[in-house]
Amino acid sequence: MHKPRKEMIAETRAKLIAAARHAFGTIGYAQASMDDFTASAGLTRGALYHHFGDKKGLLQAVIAEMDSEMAARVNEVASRAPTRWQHFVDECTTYIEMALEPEIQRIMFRDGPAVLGDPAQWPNANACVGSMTDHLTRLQEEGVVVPSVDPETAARLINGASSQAAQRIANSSDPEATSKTVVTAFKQLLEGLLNKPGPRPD
Amino acid sequence: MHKPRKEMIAETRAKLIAAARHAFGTIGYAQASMDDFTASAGLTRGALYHHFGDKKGLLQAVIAEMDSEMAARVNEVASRAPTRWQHFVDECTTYIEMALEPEIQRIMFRDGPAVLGDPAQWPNANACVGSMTDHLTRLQEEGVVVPSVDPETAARLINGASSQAAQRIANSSDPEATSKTVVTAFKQLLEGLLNKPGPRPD
DNA sequence: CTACTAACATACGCTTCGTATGCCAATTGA
DNA sequence: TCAATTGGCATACGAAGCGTATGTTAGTAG
Repeated sequence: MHKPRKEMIAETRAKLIAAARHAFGTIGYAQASMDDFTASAGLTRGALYHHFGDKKGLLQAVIAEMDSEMAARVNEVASRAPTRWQHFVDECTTYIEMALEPEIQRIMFRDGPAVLGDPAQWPNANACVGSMTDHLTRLQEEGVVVPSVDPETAARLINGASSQAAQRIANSSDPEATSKTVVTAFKQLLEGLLNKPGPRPD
Repeated sequence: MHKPRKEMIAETRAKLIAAARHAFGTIGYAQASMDDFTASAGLTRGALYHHFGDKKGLLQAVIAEMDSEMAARVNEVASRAPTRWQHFVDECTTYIEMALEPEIQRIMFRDGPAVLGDPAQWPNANACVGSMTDHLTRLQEEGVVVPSVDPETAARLINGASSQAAQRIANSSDPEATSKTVVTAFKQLLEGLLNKPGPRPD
């Protein structure tokens, strides 16, 4: 008795995604040979084209998987914070920490945008920004954040700053020290969103 | 009587860079066939490999050219501004405006990083950030900007936010309206750098 | 039990890149 | 002025890599 059909298929898809994710994350999308990484999964390009259409389709699947993982991690960490503003700040710093990982940096911030275009237009990959937008909206309603900014816009801008922050830390010769410097500057920028600069909630 | 040798060579290089810049900026680096765009310049890949080593080398040359152009434009616009802080803000908004152009967006912010890695590590392409860093340093000395942030770090973070800002505007269905929303949020973030939030110099 | 469908593999042609080689014009030195 | 040499650029060739078209096999439905 063999395994059920559905399971075999899901397993094949998962193996392809995992192999591609590893190849994309290490040598990069353009340098990753489909023949090579499908073979490393014990398959051929035939399976890839059947399930994902083409190389870009597989990249989309990889990105969707990584995005949901990232969103889960962000929500998990940020859920324990005293104030909502702190919650939001934790969300951002967690995002920066994740962006330090080479695989995420390469696939989500480098090759992904180059191959698929503006991340804001990706179908299943905006969970993190969505979460940040929600928190900013709440903070605005509570009067913590200035009412003049559009939450999603602010979330996107912060996202861009975060990715630069991560790159700066990742490429530093002294990541520990650089991390402190970068996070300090980053938090200072965030304070521009606060309504009253006097009593900060930290 | 022919033109001097040196001129012919410089012309060849310029034609290759121009053709590549157009191809990279429209269809993208990966899709740009070296045979095609060298032919459009009346040359072959032989000239390309002779002058630039490989496709990446040509991209580097294109980026160096664009970077110096961008720096010149930024300095030109920002040089007329009443206060130094305004000067800095103008620099940023000019940067965003430039980032709206598809060619700049594609080459400098998408394909460039994907092919050549972290822009902060590029040899001849940091003029804009350098200028912003200088102004932040001055502003800090004058007490306008909080002393706790590292100028170059702040400049990089703002750079990241700027690129996101431009993308958001560029991909909007109503660029005019989106532009206002985005610039508002962007300026708000910048105010996080100000020392005293009460008397703003605008 | 038969026929059909879906999951994959194999095979082929096309495009593209990089290198090796060749040619020609321009400079150099006498 | 005339070799000799250098350097700018084209041509030719081989090696990948991608996408498609075509099998082949194993489940599945009637």
